[in-house]
Amino acid sequence: MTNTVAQRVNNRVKPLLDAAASQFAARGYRAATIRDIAAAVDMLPGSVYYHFPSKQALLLAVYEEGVDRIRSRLDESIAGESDPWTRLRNAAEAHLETILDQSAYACVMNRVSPDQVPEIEQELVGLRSAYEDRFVALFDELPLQQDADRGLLRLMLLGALNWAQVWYRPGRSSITDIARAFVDNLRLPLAQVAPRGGGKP
Amino acid sequence: MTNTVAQRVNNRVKPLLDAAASQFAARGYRAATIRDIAAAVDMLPGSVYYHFPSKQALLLAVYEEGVDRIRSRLDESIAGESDPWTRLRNAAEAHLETILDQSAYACVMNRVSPDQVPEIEQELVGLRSAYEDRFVALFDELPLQQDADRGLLRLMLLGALNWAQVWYRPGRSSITDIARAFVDNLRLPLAQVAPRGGGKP
Amino acid sequence: MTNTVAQRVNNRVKPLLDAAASQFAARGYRAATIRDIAAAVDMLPGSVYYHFPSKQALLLAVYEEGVDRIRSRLDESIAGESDPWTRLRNAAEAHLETILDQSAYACVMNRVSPDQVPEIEQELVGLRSAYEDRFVALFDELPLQQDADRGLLRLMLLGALNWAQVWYRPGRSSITDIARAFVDNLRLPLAQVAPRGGGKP
Amino acid sequence: MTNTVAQRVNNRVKPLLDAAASQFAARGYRAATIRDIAAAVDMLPGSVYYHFPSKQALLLAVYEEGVDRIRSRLDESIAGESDPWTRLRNAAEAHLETILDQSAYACVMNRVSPDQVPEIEQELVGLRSAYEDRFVALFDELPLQQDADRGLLRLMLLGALNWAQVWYRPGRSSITDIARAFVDNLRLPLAQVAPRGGGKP
DNA sequence: CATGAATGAGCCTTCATTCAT
DNA sequence: AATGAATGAAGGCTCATTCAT
Repeated sequence: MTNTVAQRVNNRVKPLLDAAASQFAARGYRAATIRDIAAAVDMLPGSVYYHFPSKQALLLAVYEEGVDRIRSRLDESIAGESDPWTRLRNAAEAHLETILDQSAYACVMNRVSPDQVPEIEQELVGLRSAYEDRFVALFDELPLQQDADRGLLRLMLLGALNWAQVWYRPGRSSITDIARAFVDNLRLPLAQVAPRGGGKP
Repeated sequence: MTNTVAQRVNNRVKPLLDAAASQFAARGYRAATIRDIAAAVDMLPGSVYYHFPSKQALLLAVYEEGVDRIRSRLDESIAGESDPWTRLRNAAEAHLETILDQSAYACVMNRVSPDQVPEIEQELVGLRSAYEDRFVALFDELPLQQDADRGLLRLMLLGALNWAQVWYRPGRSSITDIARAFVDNLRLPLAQVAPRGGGKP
Repeated sequence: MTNTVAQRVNNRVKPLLDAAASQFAARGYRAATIRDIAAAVDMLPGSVYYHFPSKQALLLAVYEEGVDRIRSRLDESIAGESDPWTRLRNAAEAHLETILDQSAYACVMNRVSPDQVPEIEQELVGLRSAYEDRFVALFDELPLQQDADRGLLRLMLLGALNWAQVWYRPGRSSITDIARAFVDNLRLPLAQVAPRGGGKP
Repeated sequence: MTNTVAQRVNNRVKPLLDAAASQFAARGYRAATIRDIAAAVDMLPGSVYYHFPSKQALLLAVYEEGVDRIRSRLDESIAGESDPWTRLRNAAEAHLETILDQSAYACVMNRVSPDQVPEIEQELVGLRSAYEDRFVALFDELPLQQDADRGLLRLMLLGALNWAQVWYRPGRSSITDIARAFVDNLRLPLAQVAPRGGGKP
C-alpha cells in the first residue's frame, strides 16, 4: 500500500503530539522537557527529533492542532444557528469547554504565551488571531448600539473566558452556566432594544 | 544617621528586587535567570544569595511587593469615594494601570502562576487571594438584583482586566477608558433599577 | 556479535566507574568532582549523567563493585582451605592486598564513610556489613577459649587491617607479612614469659 | 589590666575552636563550612577571619589542641604506673576514651586525614606522629620476644583503637573493657590449645 | 572585634540537540 | 524509525575569602 509509511508515522506522531500538548499545558513551555514528552510515549529524547526538528516546532504543531480543534468545535456549535446572541453564547460555551476539559491542545494556547518563544512568536500570534477572528465575526453580527466598541467587548469576553483556566474547578457552576452567564452579562444592557440609560446622568 | 542601615539595605536590595520583578514579568519564572537579574544591577550571581536564599524566595518577595503595591494603589483610588459603582470603576482603573504600565511587580502576579513553583504555591495563592478579596468586598457593596452571582461577576471582570496584559498596546483606547468600559458593560444590565427588559422582572 | 551492546556499554561505563573509584579513593567523596572524573575518561561533565543519575549513584555503584571485588577476592583466598586459622590468615591477606594496592574500589569503602552521604547511608552501611559478615563467619569457626569475645576480636583485626591504609608504604614489610603478623598476634602469646594470669602478678 | 585584650580574645577564640572541632569531627573537613562553624558561636563567616587566617589554619589549631588533649590525657593515665603492660593498657583506655566521648578535638585527628589538606599535610602528619611517639615508647618498654615487630604491633593496636570510632555505640561493652581486651589480646594467647609453633604442624 | 556586602571560582545538574549506527 | 551516547551551554547554588567601615 502506498500510505503505509504515512500511517506508521501517524501511529507515533499523534501520541507524541498528545504528550507534548499535555506537558506544555501542564507545565508551560520551558518547564516541559523533551525528555518527559518522549518518555510519555516510550521514546527516547533523541527520537523526537526524527519527527520534529526542534522543541519549538513541536510547540507550533501543538498550537496548530489546538487552533484547529477549538475552531472546529466552535464552528460545530454555531452551525445551523442563526440568532446572533445564541451563536455567541454557543461559541463561548464551546470555547470554555474546550480549554477547560476537552483538550490539552487548546489549553496550550492560553498557557504558553507567544513571547516565550520569540523565534516563532509571529506564527503563534497569527494562529491565535486566526481563531479569534471567529469572535470578531460573531461580534460583528451582533445588533448593537452604534457607539458600542465591539473590539473591546470581544476582548472582554475572551479575557473573562480564558481567565477561567486560572480559577475553574469542576463542581460548582457548570461550564455551560458560566459561558451563558458571561455572555448574558454583556447582552442585556447592550442589546439594541435596551433603552441605554447611562451611568451618572 | 539613624537610618543608615535601612538605607544601605535599600541601596542594593531594592534595585535587586526591581530587576527580579522586571525579569520575571518579561520572561516568566523559569526563563528569568539569576545571572540576568544580578547583571541588571551589576552584581555577580553569587551575590544575590547574600540577600535572598533562593530564586523562589526572590519570587516570593516580588509577589509580596506586587500585592502591596497594587493593593495600596487600589485603596487610594477608592478612598473617599462612596458610590459603589464608582468605587468599582476606580478600582478597575487602578488595577489596570498597575498591571499595564505602573509596575513590573504587579505584572508578575499575572504572568507567573503559582503552580509553576510548587514549593511556594500556597504562599503565592494566598497572596493573590489577599488582593482579590478587595474585589470581593467591592462586589458585595454593589446594589444588584438578588439572583446575581457576584462571584462570577467578579471573576469575569478580573479576567477581562488581566487579559489586557496580553493584548494591550499603548495608543488606542486609554487605560482609563478600558477600565470604565469593562465596568459599565457589567453595570447597566445589573443595576437594581435596570431600565430595560431584564432577566427577571 | 551477540554482545555488542554489552561491550559498548562496558567501553565507557567501566572506565567511568574506574575513574570515579580512583577519585573517590584519592580525594574522598566531597573533594572528588564530577568534572575531574569525567575528564579522566575524556568526557564532559554532563555526559556522566547519561550513565549515572547523580554523584551519589556513582558512589553507590563504586561501593557495590568494591564490595564485589574484595568479597570475591576473599572467597578465592579461602576456597579449598579448611584450617580455621589459615582461613583467617588468607582472608586477612586478601583483604589487605585489595585495599592496599589492588583496587581503588575497595579503598573507597574505607575512605568514604557512609555518613558523608546521608541520602544513601543505609545502602552503604548495608553493603559494608554484607562484606564484614564474611569475617563474622571466619571468627565463628575459630577454636577459641570459651570466654573469648569473637565480635571484639573481629573488630580489632578489621581495624588493624583497615588502618594500614593510613600508614602503609610499599617497601618495608610485605603485605603478606603484615596480614600474617596481625593474625598471628591474635593467635599466639606475645608476652615474653607468657604467664597467663594477669598483668601485675 | 594588661591582658584584657588577650582575655577577650580567648573568650571568643575558644568557643570558635570548639565549634570548629565539632564540625570537623561530625562532618569532615570539606563538608564542615565556615558558615556553620561561625553560626554555632553566633558569629558571621567573615568574623572568623579575624581570629584565623584560613580554614586550614583553623583545622591546624584544632589538630594541635587535639594532640595536646589526648597526649596529656594519656600522660596522666600512665603517670606513676611502672608495669609496662599496665601502662599500655591505661594508655589504650585513655586513647579510646578521648576519641570516643571526651573530645571532638581528638576525633578530628582520625576523621580528617592529612592528605585532604595538602597545603598543611606535613604539619598535620607531624602532629599526629608527635602523639603516636608516646606509643612507640610504650611498646619499647614491653618485655617481648626478641623477634617481635614492635612497630607492627603498635600499628595494629592503634588501628584497632581508632577503628572503634566507626563502630562504637555506647551501651554494650564499656570503653574500658574494649581497650583492656585489645591490649590483652595482644599480650595473651587466644588459641584454645595455644600450641605455640604454628597453625599447620 | 566584628559585620555587612560582595566576590569569583567552582559545584552538581539539566536539557535541547546532534549524529553515527 | 529510532537509539545510544554524548555534547555544550547554561542554570541554581555554595563557599572560602576579602575588605571597607
